[in-house]
Amino acid sequence: MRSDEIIRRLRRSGYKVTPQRVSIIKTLLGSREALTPAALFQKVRLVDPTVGEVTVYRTLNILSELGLVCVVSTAENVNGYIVRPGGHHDHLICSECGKVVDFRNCNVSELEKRLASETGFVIKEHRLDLYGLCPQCA
Amino acid sequence: MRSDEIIRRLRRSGYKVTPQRVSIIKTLLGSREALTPAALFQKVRLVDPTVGEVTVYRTLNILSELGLVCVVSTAENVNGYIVRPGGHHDHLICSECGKVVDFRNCNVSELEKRLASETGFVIKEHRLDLYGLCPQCA
DNA sequence: ATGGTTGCAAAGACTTTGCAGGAGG
DNA sequence: CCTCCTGCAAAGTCTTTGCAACCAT
Repeated sequence: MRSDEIIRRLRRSGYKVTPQRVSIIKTLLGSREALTPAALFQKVRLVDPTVGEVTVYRTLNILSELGLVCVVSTAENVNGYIVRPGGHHDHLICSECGKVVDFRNCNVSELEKRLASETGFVIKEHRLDLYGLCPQCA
Repeated sequence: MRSDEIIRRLRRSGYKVTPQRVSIIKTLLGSREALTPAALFQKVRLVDPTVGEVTVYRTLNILSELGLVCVVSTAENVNGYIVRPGGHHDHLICSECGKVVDFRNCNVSELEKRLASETGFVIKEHRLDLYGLCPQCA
């Protein structure tokens, strides 16, 4: 998802488009990994020092309510936020150096079908993270 | 995973097996959904009123450190805990109510092989989260 | 103009830590 | 027995809320 799409959705839902919100959205989009509110605040602050931590929280809550962002659990039992992926969101992550490679063609549609019939869930999207060692670290 | 396995792992790691810890572990195992620390505390308390909330937190931290339990994000942006399924870490998550179902047989080993040869990564584990609507919310 | 927004400070919620008494191995 | 564990209370974090000034529309 691109920042202008998110901004349009905001405006369409009756929220005002302030420079602080734009900075927060762009920073979130610019990060590959999930950001905690505190981490996002620090990153935003480098670009736009007018943004306060409270506004980060408030903006994340709005984006979350609109379904534009989703919440994941980070390693330290803290909630992290990422922009909700368009189709999917599949990563190959090196446990040693932290490098992240994106890939498509994850081919879990068959699995999705099977689980849908077993559990009754309507499956809309997914996220697959594979962990291992990259060629340099192996 | 069964409670006696978890208890054995605890003892083997040098932790003592107290009735409070046993109650907490059994309650966590008895719940199909992820429990927040507060929810787990309430459930445990019904079975064993000697368990304090602080002990719930401490036990969850130990289980998490040993990798016996994993953390998921619940609907209200609060961390929930579930016992980690055997090998991997696969979830089916309702975007509406936040319910989490874990499953096995995710069958990504073929994909892992293909990616390994394409990227040179040595793949060790993975995490697959599927998002959708549960039968109640659909 | 005007209603939503912002930063600040304070309050509220969640989680961890210090301590004295108690229990597991 | 000795060490780790427990509950309680207090401290420490994380997140939300009240308020006056401010800005997008």
